[in-house]
Amino acid sequence: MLEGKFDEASLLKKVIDAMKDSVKLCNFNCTENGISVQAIDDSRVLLISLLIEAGSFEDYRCDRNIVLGLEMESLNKIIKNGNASDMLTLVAEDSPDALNLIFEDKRRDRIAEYSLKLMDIDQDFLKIEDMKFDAVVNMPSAEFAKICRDMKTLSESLQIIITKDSVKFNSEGDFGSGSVVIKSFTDLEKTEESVRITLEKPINLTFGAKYLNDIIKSTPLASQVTIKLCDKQPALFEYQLPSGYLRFYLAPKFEDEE
Amino acid sequence: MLEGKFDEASLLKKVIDAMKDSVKLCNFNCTENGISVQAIDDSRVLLISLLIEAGSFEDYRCDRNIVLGLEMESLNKIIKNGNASDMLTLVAEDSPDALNLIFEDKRRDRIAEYSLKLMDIDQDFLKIEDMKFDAVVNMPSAEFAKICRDMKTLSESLQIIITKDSVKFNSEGDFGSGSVVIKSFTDLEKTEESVRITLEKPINLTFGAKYLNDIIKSTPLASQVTIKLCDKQPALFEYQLPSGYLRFYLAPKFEDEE
DNA sequence: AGCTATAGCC
DNA sequence: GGCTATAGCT
Repeated sequence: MLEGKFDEASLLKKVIDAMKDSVKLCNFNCTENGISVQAIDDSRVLLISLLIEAGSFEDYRCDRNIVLGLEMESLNKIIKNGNASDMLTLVAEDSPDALNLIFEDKRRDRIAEYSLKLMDIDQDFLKIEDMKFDAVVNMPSAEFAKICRDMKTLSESLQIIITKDSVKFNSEGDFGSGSVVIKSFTDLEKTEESVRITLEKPINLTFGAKYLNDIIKSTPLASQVTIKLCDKQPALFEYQLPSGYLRFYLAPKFEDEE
Repeated sequence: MLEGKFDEASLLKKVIDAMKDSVKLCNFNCTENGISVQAIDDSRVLLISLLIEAGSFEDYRCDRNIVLGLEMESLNKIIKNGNASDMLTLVAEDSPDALNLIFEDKRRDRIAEYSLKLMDIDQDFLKIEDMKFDAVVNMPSAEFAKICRDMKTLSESLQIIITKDSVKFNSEGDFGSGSVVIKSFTDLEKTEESVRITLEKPINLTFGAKYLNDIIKSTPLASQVTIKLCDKQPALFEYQLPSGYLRFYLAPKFEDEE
């Protein structure tokens, strides 16, 4: 049996918001350590890895491993009904045919209870190898989101060039081009505004703007995003949860398709 | 001659907003006591009863009974033009071919005057019997609206089950089901947040979500809604005006059509 | 009242 | 699939 209680429904709300535009159906794997998802987006380009550790919950127990096959759009409908500040409890039997979601108003006697039918989703469990990266950028997630949105107006590709102490986002379009350069920056009072660049080798990679646009749906989850890159390898975009993460792996475009 | 002056145009604005999606054309009956409407919505399911008593006006006079056949969409266009805080005067001759609407800014000399052509609408005056009800629920109108919207994402039917001190709104859909339970609750400081349940017999009725969605357009009119129910009878949903009301009568679905 | 999210339209 | 119009939320 799974029973996980979030102090605030908003955490799961943001997670689903971040994933629902990339993937329609996916398996949520529940174990004693928490809930995890590995999925490939519907266009088969973006790899998504979610981990909500038990520590993200107010209370959490899961006696046996359970796989919950969820339709993201239906789940989203239900989650939107709950108030963001409601307590949210997820409940599933050991061999469930439904996931129960219980929203409780903290102030008074109002309980909303939903049951979502589960799907049998044929989806291999993806093993994601630990990778080594040549460059790591930590920056404000909202700033990264704005850069991606801005550059997308110019071109379908976004080039990321990292040198010793700066990151350049570059976009070459038909009617013009644009670039944004940000430098390492430490704000001791507002650490969430800082930019940190850790570099072993310079990086020059190009990504599909469309997929970055999906990735930045995660912005409300965390004030910072961590971008890890390595030449000719998928880049990792990571948003930290209070206890866990939401990660996206995106392969760069190769020269002949840029 | 009719001459009715609202201190604020917003009252009529909200009334028209609440009705315009249900009924395209309707007769406004003006008498010395005020203005009233009895209409059936375009799908012939929902009965609408409006009463704006003379007391809702700053000044009101109506020497003879006048019927104003109004096209709601045109009226709405005109009313949207006026500022919500403007004073609004309705003027009509004894045998009018138009309704005049005069908006006056309170602070400065700005007068907007509109004339709306009347329609000859063939519509029987409906006599609505006083009914006896087994259960009466008073609750915040915004909360009722949210429940109706939320449940509508799951199913086309909404079941209302009332027991001694709680109301359960229940919805059974294809991909899942949901319910919201609220209990009697008195907030002495914010009385508009209170929930009051008066019960003679338990209630279990099902309504078409589509019509409830029309009814909740009235939410801005009043902080509370009163729902009166009786087995196998149309339910009454009432929003109080400062002096008068907007009421909707909706027949429950019967078992064979649920 | 302004902003954001959604639903219908092109 | 993107955009525009509408409606809900802060």
